[in-house]
Amino acid sequence: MRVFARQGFFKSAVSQIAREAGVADGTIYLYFKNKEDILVQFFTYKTKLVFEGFKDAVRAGSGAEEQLRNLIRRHLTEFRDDPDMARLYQAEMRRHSRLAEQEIRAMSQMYQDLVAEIIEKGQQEGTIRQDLNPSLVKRMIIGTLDEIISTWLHSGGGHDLVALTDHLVELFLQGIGQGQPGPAA
Amino acid sequence: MRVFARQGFFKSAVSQIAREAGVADGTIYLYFKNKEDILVQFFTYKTKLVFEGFKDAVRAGSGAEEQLRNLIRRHLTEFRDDPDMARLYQAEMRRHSRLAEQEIRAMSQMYQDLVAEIIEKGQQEGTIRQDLNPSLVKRMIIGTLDEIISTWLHSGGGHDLVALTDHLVELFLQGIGQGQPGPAA
Amino acid sequence: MRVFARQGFFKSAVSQIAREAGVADGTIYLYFKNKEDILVQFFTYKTKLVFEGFKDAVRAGSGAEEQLRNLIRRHLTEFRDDPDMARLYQAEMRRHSRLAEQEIRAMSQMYQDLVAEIIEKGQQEGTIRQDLNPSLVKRMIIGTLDEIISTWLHSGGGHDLVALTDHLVELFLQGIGQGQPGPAA
Amino acid sequence: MRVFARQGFFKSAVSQIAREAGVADGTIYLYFKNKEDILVQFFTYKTKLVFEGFKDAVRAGSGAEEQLRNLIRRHLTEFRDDPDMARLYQAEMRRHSRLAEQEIRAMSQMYQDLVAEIIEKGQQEGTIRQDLNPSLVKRMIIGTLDEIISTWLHSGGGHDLVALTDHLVELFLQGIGQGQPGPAA
DNA sequence: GATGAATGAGGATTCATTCAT
DNA sequence: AATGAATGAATCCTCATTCAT
Repeated sequence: MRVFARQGFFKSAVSQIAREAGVADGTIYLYFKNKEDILVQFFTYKTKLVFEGFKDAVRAGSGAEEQLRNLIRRHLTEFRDDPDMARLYQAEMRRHSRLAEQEIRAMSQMYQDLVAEIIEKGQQEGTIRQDLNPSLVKRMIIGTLDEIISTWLHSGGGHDLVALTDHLVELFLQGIGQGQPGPAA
Repeated sequence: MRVFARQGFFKSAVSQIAREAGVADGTIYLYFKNKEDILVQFFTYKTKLVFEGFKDAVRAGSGAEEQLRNLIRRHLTEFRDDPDMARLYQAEMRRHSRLAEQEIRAMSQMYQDLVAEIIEKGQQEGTIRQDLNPSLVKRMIIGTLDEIISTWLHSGGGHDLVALTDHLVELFLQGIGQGQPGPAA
Repeated sequence: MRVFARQGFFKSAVSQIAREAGVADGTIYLYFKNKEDILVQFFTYKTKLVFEGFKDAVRAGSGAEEQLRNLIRRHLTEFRDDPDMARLYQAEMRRHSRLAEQEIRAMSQMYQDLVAEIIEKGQQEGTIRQDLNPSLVKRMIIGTLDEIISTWLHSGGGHDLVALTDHLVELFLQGIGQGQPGPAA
Repeated sequence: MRVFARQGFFKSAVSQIAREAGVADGTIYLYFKNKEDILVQFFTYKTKLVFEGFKDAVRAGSGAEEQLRNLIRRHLTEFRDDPDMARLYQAEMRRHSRLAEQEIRAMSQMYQDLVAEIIEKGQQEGTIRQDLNPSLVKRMIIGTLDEIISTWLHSGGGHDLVALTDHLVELFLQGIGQGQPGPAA
């Protein structure tokens, strides 16, 4: 992963990966079908781990807002603590959609379920609006976080990623408008 | 671009591009320094065009909300009408950051300037909150749109991308919270 | 020639030569059959010139020793004054023997005739030994001069090439032996 | 080497070399950095071998004349027995001076040292003149031999190269002059 | 006669993958 | 199970040469 993350999938040689792993080139093929499979297996494995964490974080919150905050904090923390993975998700995930398609769909669905869970809870509490499209909200959250992580990676990891959590929660909840909530245009 | 968009940069052979363009392989190299330069020149050229359109769209709006709506509609329209470009932006832009770095920065800055312009106007009108970080708002908007376009591309362009405009404007302005506007979190 | 001399035949592009000559690429082919022909025509032309000079130099000498000295001085002068030609002769002549074969044979023969002329004269004068193989002597002279020019070129043209003339004449005439001339081993 | 010798460096394709060697194209690159490295490694390896032989030959002689004769005979024998190497030295050595520079210098120096050794010995014996420039003598010997080998190669290896040894030794020792030895010119 | 854009064959090099050990 | 030498298909790029203008 280190190799893929730093050089990109296509510029990485299998022999580099083998060297980094301390095994012979041929050994790779005892555990992976081919080069692409290395990436796919990683995504399958890592995604599961990460999402368990996301779920735990959400479940650990009592109110919708706290859940959202937990999810976002966890999301940012996870990527901050593993920049190689961050880079892989940003750069390689989209390209290898053909092969990793199933993984992506599953992951996307999991995220959406989490968001739906939060929204539902918030609607029950009365803290979240009724007229929301969970899928759209999910895409807003995930897209925003992705973009923020991307910027952070490009900046060389300068600022504190996790510190943005509260600003983001606030932005998502309140929006940018100064107006009375209610029926919009 | 068609070739790059459908196969990805690394899986595309220069001779494929030449064939698609109806010229000989060598002819490519009369106009492009190397394979990567084809992509870079395209980004340079296309980005300029697209951003002129974005600017016009924003300037055509009278109020901040209308401007935001115009920007988003234009953004979605542009990518819907040129799915090849959309795919390229989604899949290749991030990876070739080294070479296209300047372009990306310039583009990112332009977008941010547009958003800042809208925010400022809205703040003067009293329709946009005062306490906003323009860079964060920009990342939210661009990230959300990117994710939405990504989903749309992956779905095979099924639903109407541009029809999401109003929902997005509403979501950005109002947020997902059901609360009294004002200092939150 | 400048281009060939500095980069070598195979690393020189026809378009470079055209640029240096201030004409279009295609124009080259109005005057030369192909790339190799540029070299061949040059050798044909230049060799003739140079050998006329060699002949003149030899004829201008009255005794055999003076003739030899004149030949060598002229030879070294010619190459010192045109290092590009020198480099071409050293580096490209041997390789293109197939095509330039005729030229090389002619040139070699001319040189041999000059040397034979000198030897004959010296033998008549009694200053040159009788039992000499003119072809061998020619190869000694031309080989030595070539090697000396080669060394000079490699050294960056540091020392004065022509100043070696007298030492060489002396070396050729006297040999390195300290002995009584006559029947050797 | 066979391939390089027969076609020249630039006209030789790596795949030809691989075929001749009975391996796949890629295998070449497990042992050589690139095409040029094939030549350089050969020179490095072969030159060492050959010069060991030269040294042995010189050391095997007791008097200066015998040493000179041994050196020349060995030199001619070596090249006669390996015409491919001979062709390579004649045609490619000079051109690849950039890369093989170090080798050439080292070789040139070794040859010069050998010649200096012979001269010194002869001067002690009284068989070699005192006023000699070893570097010039070296260039005469090596240049003459090169030229003789060149002629031999061009003639298709017709006559017996090694048979020239005695004539050459005699020529070098006595010179072409019919005069009293001593200070000339 | 001169041009130079276009051509496309050719060749060096890389690297994922295999398989005998 | 592990190795790593060998493979050879794949591909970018160069450049001599042509020919319509």
